[in-house]
Amino acid sequence: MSEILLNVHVVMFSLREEALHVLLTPAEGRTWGLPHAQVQATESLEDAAARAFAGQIDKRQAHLEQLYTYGDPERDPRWRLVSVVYFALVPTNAQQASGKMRWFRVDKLPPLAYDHASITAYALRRLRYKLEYSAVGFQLLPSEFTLSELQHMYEIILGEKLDKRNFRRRILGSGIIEETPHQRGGEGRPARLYRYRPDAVAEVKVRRLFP
Amino acid sequence: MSEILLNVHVVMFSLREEALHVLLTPAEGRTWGLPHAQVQATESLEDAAARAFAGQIDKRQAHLEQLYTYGDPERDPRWRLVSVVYFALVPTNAQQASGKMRWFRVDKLPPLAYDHASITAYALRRLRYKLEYSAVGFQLLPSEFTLSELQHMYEIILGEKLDKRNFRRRILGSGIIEETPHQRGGEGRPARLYRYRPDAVAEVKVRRLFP
DNA sequence: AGAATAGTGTCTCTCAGACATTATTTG
DNA sequence: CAAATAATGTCTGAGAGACACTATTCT
Repeated sequence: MSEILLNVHVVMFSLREEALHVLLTPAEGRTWGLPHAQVQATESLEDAAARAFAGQIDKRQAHLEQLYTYGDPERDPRWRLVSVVYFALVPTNAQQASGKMRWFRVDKLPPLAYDHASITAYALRRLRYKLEYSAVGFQLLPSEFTLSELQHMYEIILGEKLDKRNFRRRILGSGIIEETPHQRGGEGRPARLYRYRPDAVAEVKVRRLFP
Repeated sequence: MSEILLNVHVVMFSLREEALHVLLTPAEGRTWGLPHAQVQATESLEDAAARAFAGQIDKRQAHLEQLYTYGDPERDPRWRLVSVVYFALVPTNAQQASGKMRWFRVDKLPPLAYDHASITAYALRRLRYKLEYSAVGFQLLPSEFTLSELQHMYEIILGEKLDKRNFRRRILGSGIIEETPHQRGGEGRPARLYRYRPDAVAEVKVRRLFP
């Protein structure tokens, strides 16, 4: 299809300074946009997505997942552009190189180019939704974390306070995390560190809606 | 991207003769494949998807939803083919033209070309999953239906028997359907007809898994 | 009247949600 | 010993799941 341009775009999320952030790159004029790459004939879509943020984030630390493909003929005034959009989560402590890209709080985004604002909004909606019924959230945390950190992560993304005792009862009862022998010290009583168990059934059964 | 071919494929489901069926079209050799179309520079992806089954099914009767984009360089030995795959549901009584395409029971599929078997399997998994937490199932039924027909649809797709009283209690309690003044006669006591209420909150809250 | 299908109510048990105090460490 | 954070248990109410009989129509 000589007249159709095929790109990938990436909506990358990370927790920084107690808030959810998105990685953006400078775009036309004073606007910002999602990191992107043109798909090469010999690479997979996922490899293209990894190229979009190469030099900024180590791809081995990123959890990548396909989000949606945008292909409306009106979305870019210059070309017929079809974009496969990926959704990425990186842990708080992920290594980061310097460059033109910057992290922005999702509640304080700069003006975004083209349809990137609606794509970002959709990705955020999906992140919140997936957080509730899958175990993706752990991709935003370092490999060992305290229960308070885990609860905090949920609270930031879902935007609501959770009850500490109920939270612990449910998260431990689900078997999705396990204790490590380590503790994290600091001010106050040290907290036990836990780790995520990828082998645990992440396909937990959700209560059905209708039948 | 002159070397990349952009297609759409459609996995279309319908209930026929008490079983879930998929629409297939003859492919290379003795195999069958998913209906497809090449994306034109001026049409939307969804329009291209509708073209894929034009002449067979009236597109106004089909519920179309984007499923996933497949773009592995190895998936077609002849070209670098990227396919945006749509998922379609049509009601049992949808008009159907004649042509080369045929309906096959999902549990008795013929040999499928390329990666179409895994795409179909994924679409089926998604259909079962979505059926449990959204209202898509109604797209497989005519606009008015009895509670027995509705329950039957769920049983066929989920592959398990459901309790009649619990089913009615929950489905009516959810407010997702409403009575019509009509009845359907036949053998035995006539049944009241219901209709789907698209305005009812289909975004019903699912019980959270973790937090 | 018999066959076929539609329609209806109760009990139990699990689990979500609300809620406050004690334990351990550091400065 | 004061400040800070971690860790822990109980009660109540809602709803999922199991279960069997009556009602209406047709032939």
